[in-house]
Order: sequence, then C-alpha cells, then structure tokens
Amino acid sequence: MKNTKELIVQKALELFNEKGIEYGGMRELAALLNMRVGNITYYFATKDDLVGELMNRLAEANTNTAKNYDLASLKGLLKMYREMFHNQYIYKCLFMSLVHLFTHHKGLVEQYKITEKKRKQRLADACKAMIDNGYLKQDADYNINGKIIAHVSLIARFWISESIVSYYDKSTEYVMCHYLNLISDEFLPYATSKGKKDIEAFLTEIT
Amino acid sequence: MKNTKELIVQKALELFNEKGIEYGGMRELAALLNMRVGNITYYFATKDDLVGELMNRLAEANTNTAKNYDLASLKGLLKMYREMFHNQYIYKCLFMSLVHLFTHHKGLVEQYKITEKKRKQRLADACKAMIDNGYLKQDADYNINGKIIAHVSLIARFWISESIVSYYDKSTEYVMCHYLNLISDEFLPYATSKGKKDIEAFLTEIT
DNA sequence: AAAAAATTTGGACATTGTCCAAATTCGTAT
DNA sequence: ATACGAATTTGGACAATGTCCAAATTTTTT
Repeated sequence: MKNTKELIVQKALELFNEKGIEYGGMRELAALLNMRVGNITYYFATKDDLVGELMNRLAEANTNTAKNYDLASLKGLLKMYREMFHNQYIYKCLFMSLVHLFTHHKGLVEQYKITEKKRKQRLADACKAMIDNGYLKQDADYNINGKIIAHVSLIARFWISESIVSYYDKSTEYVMCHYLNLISDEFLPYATSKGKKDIEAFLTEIT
Repeated sequence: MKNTKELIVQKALELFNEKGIEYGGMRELAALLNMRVGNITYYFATKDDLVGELMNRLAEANTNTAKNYDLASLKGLLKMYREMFHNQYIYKCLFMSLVHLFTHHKGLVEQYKITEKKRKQRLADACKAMIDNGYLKQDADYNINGKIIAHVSLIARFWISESIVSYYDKSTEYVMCHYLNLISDEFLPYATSKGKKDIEAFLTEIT
C-alpha cells in the first residue's frame, strides 16, 4: 500500500513550519522526500492544494477539540483554548502566512468564513451559558459577548504571529502560557467570584 | 532636478498596498513608472532595500506622531493611537507581511526591536503618568502596565491583518473605529471615573 | 501473462528577484 | 559653447520559483 501522499503532507508541514510556506520550495520538498517535483504535483496539482490539505487537517483537529470540552464553564472553555493553541502550533506555518493565504487562496476564504462564524457562535453561546451558570456577571451596560469575542478572536488568530515577531527567543511553553494568560485577562473583568476561581485554577494548572 | 527615487517609493507603496509586497513585482512596478527594472535597482539594489525605505518612513511618521500628543491623559494617548493607526494604514503593506519581513529581513529585526522597546517604554511611562494623574486606578493586585501593554501591542500590530481577514468588506473608517474601541476596552477596567470620561469623550469623537 | 490503471520521471515553460556591461543623459569646468 | 566625467538608464543575462505534460515505469486487475 502506497502512502506517498501522507509522506508528502508530513514533510511539507515540517518544511513549511520551519521556513514558511512561501520560502519552502517544491524542489526542496521533493529532495527531502527523494522524489521528483512532478511526483508531488501528481498528488497536489498546485502548492495551494497542498496548503489547502493542511488547512483542512487543522480545521478537523479544532472541530474535534471543540467537542471534548465543557464550554459552559470558564475552566472548560480555557482548557479548550489551550488544546486549540497546541493544534495551531502544529500547523503554525498557516498562521505565519494568514494574510497571504486569505488574499491569494480564493477557495479557502469561503471555507474559513464558515469556520470563523462557527467559532464566534460557539464562543457567543459559551458566554451566554457562562452567564446563566454564574461564571460571568450580568451587565446591562456593555455588550459583553461582542467585546470578549472581538478580543479573544484577535489573540487566538495572531498569537503565533506576534510570538514570532516578539518572543522568538522564548520557549513554546512560555509563549503559549503568556497568550493563554491574555485570553484569561479578557474574561477577568466580567467574571464573578466563581468565574475568577475557575480562571485562577486554570492559570495555576498551566504553569 | 531628478526625483526618480521618490517616484519609485511612492508607486511601490501604491502597488504593494494593493497587491501585497510579495505579489507586486519589480517588473510590474517598473512598467507603472515607465522605466526598466534595472533602473529601480540603481536606487534600491534589492526589493528588501525598497521595503526598508518604507519601514524607515513609517518609523519616522510614528516618531513624529508620538511627539504631538499629551501622553499623560487617556484622551491624549488614545488620540495618539488614532493617528498612528492612520500612519500604519498608509503603509499597510508592511503589516500585511509583518511575519515575513521579520523572518527574512535580517537587518530590520534589530531596528524593529529598538522601536518596539521604545514604544513599550512609552506606553509604560504613559500608564504610570495616568495613574499619577488619576486616570487609571492604583491596583496592587495586578500588574496593570504589563497587561495593558501586552494587549494593546497585539492590537496595534495586528489590527490591519485581522481587518483584511475578517473585515475586508468594511470601510477603513469603520475598521479603525472598531479597533480603537478595542484599545479603549483594554483601559476601561482600570480607568477611574475621570479616565472613563476621557474614554467616552474620545469614542464619541471618533464616531 | 497480458492489459489497464496508477505512479513516477525528466524536462519544458513563464515568471520572479538580482546583476552588470554598455549606452545615454546630465552637470560642470574650461 | 564644448568637452569631459559622473550620474542615470537600458537591455539582456542568470538562477530559482511554481506549474505543466508526454513518456517511462511500476503496480494492480483481468
């Protein structure tokens, strides 16, 4: 049984994570695999298709992750983010080139829009559930959901980019912990005492 | 008097902002300027040098902007961010490729580290001054400065990236307003009533 | 064992950023 | 005004990129 396709995907992920998608060449990838370039294009007609495969796998990993946590509690939600951060790091090359992928990967824009909508909806639902369950304060003055979603989405999508720019000399563990702290911060001002306990418990758990 | 160099920089900025630095070619740029590629390389030996010129100009614009506002008040600080956002938008191509520039533009890493340090220091000083002046609460429990700096830095550097990914159909004004709101949010939990008034005044001013 | 299908090869193509010797234009001193 | 030297512009070459394809090879099916 041939598993050339799988070998290509794995080596591509290694190469792209190390050098960036745009700077890891098809010929270099082929050389690492002891094959000719045309052989890769047999499985993936274009480099974009190869990248698309990586995006699909990340999306699948994140979908699974979302299922495994209790999103009606702050601790559960934060734990989910921790696992999603790990997923994202495995496919970090995608986040190193997020803007490029969006502006030049026509097909994926539609796909990602759906994913993004789902994710925001999931977070919105979680916020509501956490208010009902007494983790977050009810507050008529502010659109809590909207604010939290906006802040958390930005962190979740660009923490890898910023870590490359600003924390390139720090360990992966340190960096993840830093940004999980930032996400926790976003909930803190709106957390009840019960919610604050959840956050503290989570933060001590990850350090 | 020849100003070929200036013409090149201006057209390059136009082209790169529209198509992205990596997708705006030297030949395309030359064609727009009715000149030959080699003529561009006479003034900028490499494409990186041309990009470096753009980075220098942005840095200079931001340095000037920082000088023109009273950073000891919340309103002054937020107004400074508004102007910096405009500066960044003028050079938006740089933010579309921030990660790439960092990983492949050796010389600029050192330069940006200095700029980043300055900016964080400026924000730290501003926070201290705003505490002294009664805009921000004194709070022994939290490292206010550190938190605010971390959150605001992330927004300030990646709002353009996210806007391309998520708000590509919205107007520039709308997007800027949105992210200035997010920055304001970061100060809100730590603001005194005096500080809150400043924030509200700023937010009504920009809408 | 033969035929068909799947896979792999090797090289072509247009495009990219970079580079350089020759041609041209420009400013200045005579 | 003219001639010289410096600054600028040209046109083409180079290696590297992603893409593409007909032919050769291997694997599977009949």
